[in-house]
Amino acid sequence: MPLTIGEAAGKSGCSAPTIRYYEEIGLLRAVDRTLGGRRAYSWPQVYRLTFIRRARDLGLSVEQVRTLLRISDGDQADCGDAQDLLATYVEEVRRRRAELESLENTLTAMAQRCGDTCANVPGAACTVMEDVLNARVEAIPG
Amino acid sequence: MPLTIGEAAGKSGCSAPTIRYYEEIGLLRAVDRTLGGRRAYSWPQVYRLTFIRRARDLGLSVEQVRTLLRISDGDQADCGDAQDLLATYVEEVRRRRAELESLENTLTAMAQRCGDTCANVPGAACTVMEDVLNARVEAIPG
DNA sequence: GCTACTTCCTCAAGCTACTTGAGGAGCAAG
DNA sequence: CTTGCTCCTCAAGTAGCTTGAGGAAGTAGC
Repeated sequence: MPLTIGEAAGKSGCSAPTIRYYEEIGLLRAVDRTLGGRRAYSWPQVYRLTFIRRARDLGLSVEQVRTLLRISDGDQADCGDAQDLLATYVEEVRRRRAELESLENTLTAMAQRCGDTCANVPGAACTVMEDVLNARVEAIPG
Repeated sequence: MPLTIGEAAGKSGCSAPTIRYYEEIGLLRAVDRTLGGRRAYSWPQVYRLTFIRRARDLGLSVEQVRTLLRISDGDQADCGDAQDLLATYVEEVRRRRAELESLENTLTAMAQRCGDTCANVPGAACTVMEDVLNARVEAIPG
């Protein structure tokens, strides 16, 4: 009852090429093949793919996911390491969210000023151009 | 008094290779060269680079910046278009921020549960692994 | 057994927005 | 004239996949 790559894709939420890619970069060990050379997936492998998908959707990098998988695989690491990784990542998310918040305010103010003072003037005279040129913002990472 | 690419980089906040790249993709027209073949920048070109840098730091895509520049260059477009672009982008930012907010909550809850119930258990038994596998989240774009 | 159709295979290139590196030349100071 | 810095071009690398080409395997119907 092994699953084809298409079925594994359907169950896990990863696309078939993505699954092959994960195999290539070593997130998933090379799976068994049928006589004809097609990949055959077991359920635990599908769960692993699902885990990867969810963790990626949470925004974790492939390398962070790799670390979590190593921890989960029991290679000399324990729970504390998973918690540390998560804590670091929460900090990252908090910082990015704060940046987006300030960005939203900046942008809203720009749009406001344009709405208040521009009346379909030629683009070059629009306050947006001026405001962007004078904007002082941190680059938004990722 | 033209500026070298290094000086233009210093003033605009773009790196020299990035400036060459912007020229290559057409955000900046090919600039004059010295007899020796080196790029020579005028101040308006440096302002343009600064505009690009700021807009990129605001998180606008290169294509969005290109659009703004076209508007600013006065090619048949006016202020309303700049405002529309901004409005669309503000929506995008708002959505991403909301996603990050919900993500932060999810992650915090995961870390909390691990801290409450795991005591340096082997990785595979850690609640984080379980929680990630069961997480239902939207992929965080960008 | 044959045909049609779908799914799969591998390998290569493309995407965004740059950065990094190789190998060589211009240019100013001592 | 040599040292050392900046600059030049061209190519490849980064993340995390997606898309496409060209061909083979598997399955359903006749």
